[in-house]
Amino acid sequence: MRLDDTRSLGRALTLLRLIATDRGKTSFSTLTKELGLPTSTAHRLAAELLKHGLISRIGRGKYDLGVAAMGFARGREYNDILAEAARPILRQVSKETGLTAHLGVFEEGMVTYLVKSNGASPDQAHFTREGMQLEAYCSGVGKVLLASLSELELDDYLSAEDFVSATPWTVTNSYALRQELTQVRQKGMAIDDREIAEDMMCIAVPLHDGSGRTIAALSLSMAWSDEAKAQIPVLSLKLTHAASRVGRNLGYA
Amino acid sequence: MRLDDTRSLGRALTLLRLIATDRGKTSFSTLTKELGLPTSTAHRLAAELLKHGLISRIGRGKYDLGVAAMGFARGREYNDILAEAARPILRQVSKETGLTAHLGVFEEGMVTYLVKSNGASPDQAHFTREGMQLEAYCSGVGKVLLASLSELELDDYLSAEDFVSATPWTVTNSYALRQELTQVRQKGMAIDDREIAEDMMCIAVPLHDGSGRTIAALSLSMAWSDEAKAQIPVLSLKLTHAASRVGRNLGYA
DNA sequence: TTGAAATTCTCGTATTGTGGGAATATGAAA
DNA sequence: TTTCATATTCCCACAATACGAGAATTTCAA
Repeated sequence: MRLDDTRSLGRALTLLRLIATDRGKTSFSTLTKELGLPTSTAHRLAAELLKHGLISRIGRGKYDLGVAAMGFARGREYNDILAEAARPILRQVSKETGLTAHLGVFEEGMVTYLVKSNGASPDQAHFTREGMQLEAYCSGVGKVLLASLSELELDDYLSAEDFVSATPWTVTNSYALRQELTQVRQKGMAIDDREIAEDMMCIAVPLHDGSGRTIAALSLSMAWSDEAKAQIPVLSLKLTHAASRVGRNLGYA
Repeated sequence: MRLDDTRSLGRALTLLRLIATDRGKTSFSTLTKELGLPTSTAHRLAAELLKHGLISRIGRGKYDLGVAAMGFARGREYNDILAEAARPILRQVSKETGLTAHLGVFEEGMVTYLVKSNGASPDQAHFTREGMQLEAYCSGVGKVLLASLSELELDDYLSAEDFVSATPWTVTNSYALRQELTQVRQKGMAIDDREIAEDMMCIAVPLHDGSGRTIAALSLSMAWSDEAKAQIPVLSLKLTHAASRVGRNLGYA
């Protein structure tokens, strides 16, 4: 895209973000000064945002989010948007690989699965459902999400959690888990090797937002076998690629 | 404002509204055809909206609201925006007239007062508080809001309500109330003449959105007296003016 | 593989957004 | 009330920017 093909629009949207984030604490003139927007330009753009209800005046030199913006969001969840943006891509990956794909987010110490796209074989991850919550420590998605927590958050999680074994391979030792999460962070992916079910494995990668924060994780589940293990490099590449496509669907460069 | 000073921005925001309203049901190409937007222009604008997270791709030729837009709205209420946009103007009116000003909305058969701006004398409407809910049938604000209901909604309200008298002047007869609401609709204002407290009166006017729907009502309360009654024309003019200023703060032409 | 639809690209053009500066309006404080 | 600092609007010449037809390319389902 030619860089300055959308200058006025781009500047207006940046202004909108600033106003919406600031919540009317900072004066308009200060905000625009930070942006380096000339006064008359800033007012012209603000007038249009106002006209469309995206911002509202809450006092002299003060703006806040507008009623139209509130109305747009009414009755919808952040998670639904995320799920719908990811769904077509997961579908494609699961079709292409024949494996079952998931997208999950971290909520109150558990993994919530937002999207499940079934692969060819019906016995892969048969126990998961969209909307379901599962323990984080024993799944690929969970480990990717745990790996994105701050030290503080992770301490909280580890001390609150009661680790039970799903299989002989489940990691229930908090020290070992910490070690593994370090690995996950380094490699940018996690593997669940029979930790949740004796005959299953999965790989998972993070979905980053524009600033690099992990906002969700994608995974591919398959029956455990030596051949499957051999596929890990190529599958993880595919999955990483899928994650970046989801990111693109959400507008993250 | 020169009309085409914000063409690209204006068109992009219209597109955003369409997408957010449609919720991904209609394809992008159909949407833009309706708008009369040329393909390449539409894609250019959409790309920028996407980049800022205001829309997200949920499939081939399908867009929905974006995660940034959801984030903006997070943790805030429509009513709060309305209240903050109205507050400075109510403050000014109450200062100018010395009377107490209110802004209220209709919620589940009751009036919710979102803003109260005290006048000079402390005994006006001393019983109201921000956030308080009161019966609709006996206040000026309530009557304005009732007058904006459809026949059907009004039938519901009247049959569900149990009318009790606050004062000898309270209208508790459903037929008489209907009559009065017709008057309110015609005059574009309502008067509460000692119907809620024996020594008080108030006048109220509607706040319209861009399409003429009543979204709230503004009122001025005062001690009952013949002189006060004489002030009604001038006060109602002031109040109407205030309402239109609030509307302007919200972006309604 | 094919085909229809979506998406991106290219580029010459004039429309449209720009922004400095002046003029005016606004609101708080004195 | 008057004062004053700020916010807001207005003006307008200029060229940067957005435009959009059309072609090229990609995507996806059948």
